[in-house]
Amino acid sequence: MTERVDAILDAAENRIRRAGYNGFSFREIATDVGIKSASVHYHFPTKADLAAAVAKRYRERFEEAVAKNEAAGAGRVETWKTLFRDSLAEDNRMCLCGILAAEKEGVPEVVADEARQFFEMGVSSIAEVSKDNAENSLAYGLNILATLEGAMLLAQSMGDNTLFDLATANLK
Amino acid sequence: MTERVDAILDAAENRIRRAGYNGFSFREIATDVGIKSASVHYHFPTKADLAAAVAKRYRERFEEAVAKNEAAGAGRVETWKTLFRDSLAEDNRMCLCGILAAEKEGVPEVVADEARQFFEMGVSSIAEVSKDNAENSLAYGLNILATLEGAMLLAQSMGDNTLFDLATANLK
DNA sequence: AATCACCTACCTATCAGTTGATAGCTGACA
DNA sequence: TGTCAGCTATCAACTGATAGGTAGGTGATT
Repeated sequence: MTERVDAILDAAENRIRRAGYNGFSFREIATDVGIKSASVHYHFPTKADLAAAVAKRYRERFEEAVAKNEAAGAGRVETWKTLFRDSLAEDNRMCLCGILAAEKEGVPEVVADEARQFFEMGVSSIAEVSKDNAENSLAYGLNILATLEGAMLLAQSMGDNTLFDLATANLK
Repeated sequence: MTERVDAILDAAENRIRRAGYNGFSFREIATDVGIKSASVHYHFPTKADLAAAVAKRYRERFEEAVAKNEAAGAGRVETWKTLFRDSLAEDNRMCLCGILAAEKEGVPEVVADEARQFFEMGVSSIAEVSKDNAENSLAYGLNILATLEGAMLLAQSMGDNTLFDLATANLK
């Protein structure tokens, strides 16, 4: 039952992470999955519904992955860095929410809001491990996450994933 | 002669910085400028031509602005930070090339290449003021530019431009 | 056991609107 | 007379979305 839905979400996530919200169509997703575009509409009535579902799943999976890596003994910042680097190395894929945030005014509000929630989760996840006061912790979380997002952007654009490591080498 | 061309480039830059390459059309640009879409094609035969010209002008203007601010006595990093913050404050506008880089696989190669050139210019501009060896200077330039780009992304997505200042407060 | 209503998960066919792009015309100006 | 900078009109392709059909399954009623 959910397996087709997952396949649709997988295809949509892949396409969005490559070309953004306005860079994919229902017909492309349908072709990827092996069904017709009307069937994609059956599971996700509108394009906004589909993209929002993709972003929501992305955020939830990320939270789980952070918890899992940390349970394995990695520090919080190292965990975030590793997760981003892995997805970059795996298939040159940027952070989904980074792309959605970049083209913010061109995506439905419900989608931009999911991206916003991802960043809020990320900033507070990283800020949490700072022993400083509230404002300095916030600044710390923002600084780390901003650097990671920007490093993915630069590495992708300049076509060299090792630049991600160089750009983030001093983070701790 | 060039005044209409400039108006077209202005409109295209504004639209791309809000919704990306796939988030604008010739008809929208034409409406913004007050002409017909066929007239936009007269000046820029294809969409790729137009977007590449926008990105090229953006890079050149940025280089000039950096030189000008520095002549006025500001440090290199402070200059880059100020230029990005100003464009964010002015009209919630992200870095043009940050957006084009994010949706890289969805834009024509000639456009992605202009974005790449912007980042190469930026990284070496910032790396230049480092007194360290080649690799460390590169890492320094990458780190600063990545943080600035990511800070714009976060501030825009979270709807609060002061977050840009918080995220970049420790850069020097 | 057989009929019935209902559901899920697809399908075909089609819609109006938008897209980038082209051909060919017009008027202004040198 | 050309060239420039617009224009009208049109194109095929693609877009998100909808209507309506169908095959197969579930579960209750008869």
